[in-house]
Amino acid sequence: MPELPEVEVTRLSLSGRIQGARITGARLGKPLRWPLGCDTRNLVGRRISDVSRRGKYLWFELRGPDDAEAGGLLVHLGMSGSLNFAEQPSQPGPWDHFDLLTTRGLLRLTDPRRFGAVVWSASRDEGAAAKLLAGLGVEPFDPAFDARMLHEALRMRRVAVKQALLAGDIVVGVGNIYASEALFRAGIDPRTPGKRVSLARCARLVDAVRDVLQLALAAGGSTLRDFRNAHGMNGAFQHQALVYDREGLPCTRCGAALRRIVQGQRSTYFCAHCQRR
DNA sequence: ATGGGTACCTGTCTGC
DNA sequence: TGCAGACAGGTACCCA
Repeated sequence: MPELPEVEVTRLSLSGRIQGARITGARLGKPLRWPLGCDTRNLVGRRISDVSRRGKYLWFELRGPDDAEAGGLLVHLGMSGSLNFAEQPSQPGPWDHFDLLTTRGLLRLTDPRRFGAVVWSASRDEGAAAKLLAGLGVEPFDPAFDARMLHEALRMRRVAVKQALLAGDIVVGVGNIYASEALFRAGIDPRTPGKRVSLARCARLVDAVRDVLQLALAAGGSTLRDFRNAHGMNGAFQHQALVYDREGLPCTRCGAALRRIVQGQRSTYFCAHCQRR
C-alpha cells in the first residue's frame, strides 16, 4: 500500500486524537514482519507524546510517568496495512495483529499480508529504529531534494530511473504508484538509465514528484484495496492517476495506448509517446 | 558500491 | 464450480 501520502494521511488523521494518550494495554496477533522487541506489559503506563514520520515509517514517541523519554514504537504499514483509531474498543478480526489500548481509545493495526511491522526501540536515533531508518534518502519536501542533488545521486546509477526512485536511498516515500505518475508528468521514459537523466530533466522530475505527492495527500491518499485512514476512510487519488493501472487506455495527453512493463518485478505504466529517454 | 533475485504472506481476480 | 496462476501499495537480505 502505503507510500508517503498514505502514511502521512494516517499520521495526520491520528496524531491529534492520540497525542497525550496513556497506554493501558497491548495485544499482539499473528507475527508481523519483525518481533515487537519488548514485552507488551512494558508499554503499559507510558504516554504517547508525539507521532512523526520518516519516509514510510511512523514513529510513536513514548514518555514515562515522570515525562522522561521512554523509547517509542516504529510502525511500517507494509503492502496492506492500515492503522485505525476508535474511541470504543472492539473485538479483533483475523487481520488485526497489533492493538494499543489507551485512555483515548483503541489504536489498531490491520494488515492482511503481514508485511508491516511494529518495533520497539529505546529511541528513534539508536537501536532497532535507527537500524531500519539508516540509509533512507532525503524527504521529498525537504529543500535538499533538488535537481542538482538528484542529478548527482543518479550519476553513478545504471539502473532505470524508475527503479532508482523506488529504491528509497535517494528520495523516500515514492512507491510504485507515484513513481509511474511522477515520471509521466515529467515526460521521462521510466526505462531511462539513471545516469542518462539530464540536470534539466532532474529539475522536472523533482517538481513532478512533489506535485504528485501533494495531490495524493490532498486526495487522502490512494486506496487500491486495503488503505484506510485512521477513521476508516478511503483515499481517492487512484481516480486521478494518469497512468497507473491504466494499461491500454488512451494517454490523457496524446491519446496513444498506455503501456505496462515490468521492472524489478514491479509493474510500471507509461506512455511511450509522451515519455522520452 | 551497485544490482539482481528471493523471501516474507494473504487475498482477489482471471482464464481454463 | 474448481483450480492454477498472476498479481497486489514494500523492503531487508543474500549473493554476484
